[in-house]
Amino acid sequence: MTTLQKIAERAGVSIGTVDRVLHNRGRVAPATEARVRKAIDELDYTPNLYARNLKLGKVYTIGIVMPGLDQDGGYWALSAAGMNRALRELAVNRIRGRFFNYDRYAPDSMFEVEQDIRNTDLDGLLIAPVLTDSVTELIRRLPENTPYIFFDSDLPKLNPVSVINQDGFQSGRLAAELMVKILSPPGTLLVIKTLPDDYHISARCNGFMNYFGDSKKYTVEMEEADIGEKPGKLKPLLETAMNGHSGLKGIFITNALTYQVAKALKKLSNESRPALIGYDLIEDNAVCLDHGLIDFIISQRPEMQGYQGIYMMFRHLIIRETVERRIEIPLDIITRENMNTHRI
Amino acid sequence: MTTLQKIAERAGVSIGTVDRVLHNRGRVAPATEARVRKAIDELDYTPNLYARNLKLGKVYTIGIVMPGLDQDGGYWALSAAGMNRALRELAVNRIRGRFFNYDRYAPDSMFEVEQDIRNTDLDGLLIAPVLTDSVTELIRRLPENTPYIFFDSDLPKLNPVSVINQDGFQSGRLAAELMVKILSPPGTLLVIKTLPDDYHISARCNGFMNYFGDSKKYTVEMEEADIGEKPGKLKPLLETAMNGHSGLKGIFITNALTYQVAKALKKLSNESRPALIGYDLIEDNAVCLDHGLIDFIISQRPEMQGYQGIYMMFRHLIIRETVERRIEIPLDIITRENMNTHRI
DNA sequence: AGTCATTGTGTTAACGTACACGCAAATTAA
DNA sequence: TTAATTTGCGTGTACGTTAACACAATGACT
Repeated sequence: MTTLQKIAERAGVSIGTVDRVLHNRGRVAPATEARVRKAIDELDYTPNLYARNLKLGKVYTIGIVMPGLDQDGGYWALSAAGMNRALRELAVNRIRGRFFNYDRYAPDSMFEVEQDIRNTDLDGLLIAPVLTDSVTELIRRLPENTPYIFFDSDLPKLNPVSVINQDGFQSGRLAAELMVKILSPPGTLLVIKTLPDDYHISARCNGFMNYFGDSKKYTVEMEEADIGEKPGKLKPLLETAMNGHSGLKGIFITNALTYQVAKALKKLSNESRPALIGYDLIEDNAVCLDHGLIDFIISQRPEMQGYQGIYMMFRHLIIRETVERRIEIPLDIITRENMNTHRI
Repeated sequence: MTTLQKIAERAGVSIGTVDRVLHNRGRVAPATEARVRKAIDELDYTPNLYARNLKLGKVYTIGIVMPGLDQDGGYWALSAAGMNRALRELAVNRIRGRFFNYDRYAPDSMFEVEQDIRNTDLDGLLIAPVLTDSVTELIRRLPENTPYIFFDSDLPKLNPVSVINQDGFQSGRLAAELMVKILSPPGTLLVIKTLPDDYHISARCNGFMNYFGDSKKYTVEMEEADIGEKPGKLKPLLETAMNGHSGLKGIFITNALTYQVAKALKKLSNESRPALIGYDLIEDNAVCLDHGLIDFIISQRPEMQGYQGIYMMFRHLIIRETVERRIEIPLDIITRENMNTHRI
């Protein structure tokens, strides 16, 4: 084990000087500094994590910026659960978490969040940048060198320590593949592009369309729908779709509100009901899966995203490791028979 | 932050006495001990991990006991990859791993492993107890109080710190559900019960059969086959199956050697080829998935099992946390479109 | 009664790092 | 030339825990 003492001996100086070199605190003659750096390299020094943190005795606080836990059918509560689990495990390392929730359907709600963050002493931020513009602004006004990690989505123009998310395009392709596996042509497939539109949702639609390419086995149609705020709009859309096409075989819903479509189609017989594939294993979707109203749910392991996010920030702040720049979350396929093994 | 010093003050003793109480080292008068324990409770003491490990300066070695990394089509290499990732992350915590590989088709190979283990100073063991009897014997002869964690499978009669595995029965039900989703009755389904038989394999078969219950929509048949050692046996079995039944619609293979069945059926046309569902995303199975020769692979996240196993042992040994007694690994469904997101 | 072991308690020196402080020597300012 | 400042380097203490050690008081044997 290489220590400051050993480096000091090799360089013929005291450990105080080595320390000044390591922390770039100046007050070292150039020649001496060179000797010390050489010794550091040769001895392959890694600071002792335990000694450092014992000395520093600091409590680190991670700010968590994400939509309210009740939004999107409880989807965000799943991420939060993973974060809390990680925070419990890391309590011995003097890590704390502090939640700042915004309203993902009200960009203005970020003002208040920004005030709260400004009044708190945070060592790092874990952010779900769902409100693209507001979050970009928030980050721009952050104190210099505040590290931040994105989860759930990405803002490509910024420079986070790491990004944890899923390939939306590929998830669309996966949904298409599953449709093809359980149906037989010919027929019509409907994509419900949920609003408000964002990068994520578009990628899912594009992936689904891309899977079929030029194939004419199925007719694929796309409709936009604001399921979140006014579910009333959904009924006429579905009625038109059911009547308009002779054979509507399947519907792909591009966000967590899949269960609303399932409920709207509940009264149909099993034979005439189109196949349903959507996203995220929230409670309402789980119930529909169990009742056979939804065929597949694609999940992005929100619990694991939260857990990993906290752990990465820990490794970055305390261990001072170089963490992976990007974590790609696997595409999970959920059905009735495996859904319980995917819940916490 | 509660320290030994504060407890000592409150109990009116020195920190030496507090330390003796905390570590049950005796030499403390009963009345004093009671006072100290009271103070500890009242102040809600948590030892400072950094101070402890700085003082101890110990390097912990975890012994990893599992089949050779080339066995079962490279399945075990996936677990090992997860372990190595965890060991890299935990290097700053002075954790080391040491692999002991046995031949899962040769129980005698455990003799040598046991000798090696006896000659190594290990702080804990991470074990894949595939060879039921040999592993039981190994554990019985271990030094008293050596902690061990099982992964991949379980030995219900022993008392590990934790068990990381998957519900085999439920995975069988899942396979059945997927068959039903992609096929249409009537027809025959064949279960290939791979040898050597063990608890795991049986549970998978039972789950598959259980899903159909008394339903007569499909005819479900079961055949035993020693695919591992003599793949030659497979051909006649499949030929009999294909000829014997008018409509063989699907085959369920209960271990990682699914690709051998896929290759044997390669020459058949897409229409006449039965659906194939099997286990574990090893390289050969991935290739078959990609070529459309296998429909679904059920995976048990071997990489994550290895990663978690090392982390749990770390938390048990170094952090001295109470770890979860059982970790249930989710049932992952793998297809062509999501297989790459499930690889490391 | 005297020796010797046992019991109960306090004291202290590490572990490696961070950082304040002290103090010469060199440099600058007056 | 002298005082004041800056530069360069070493010393020392503290962080909280562990475990060896010291030492008195008690109890058990000759």
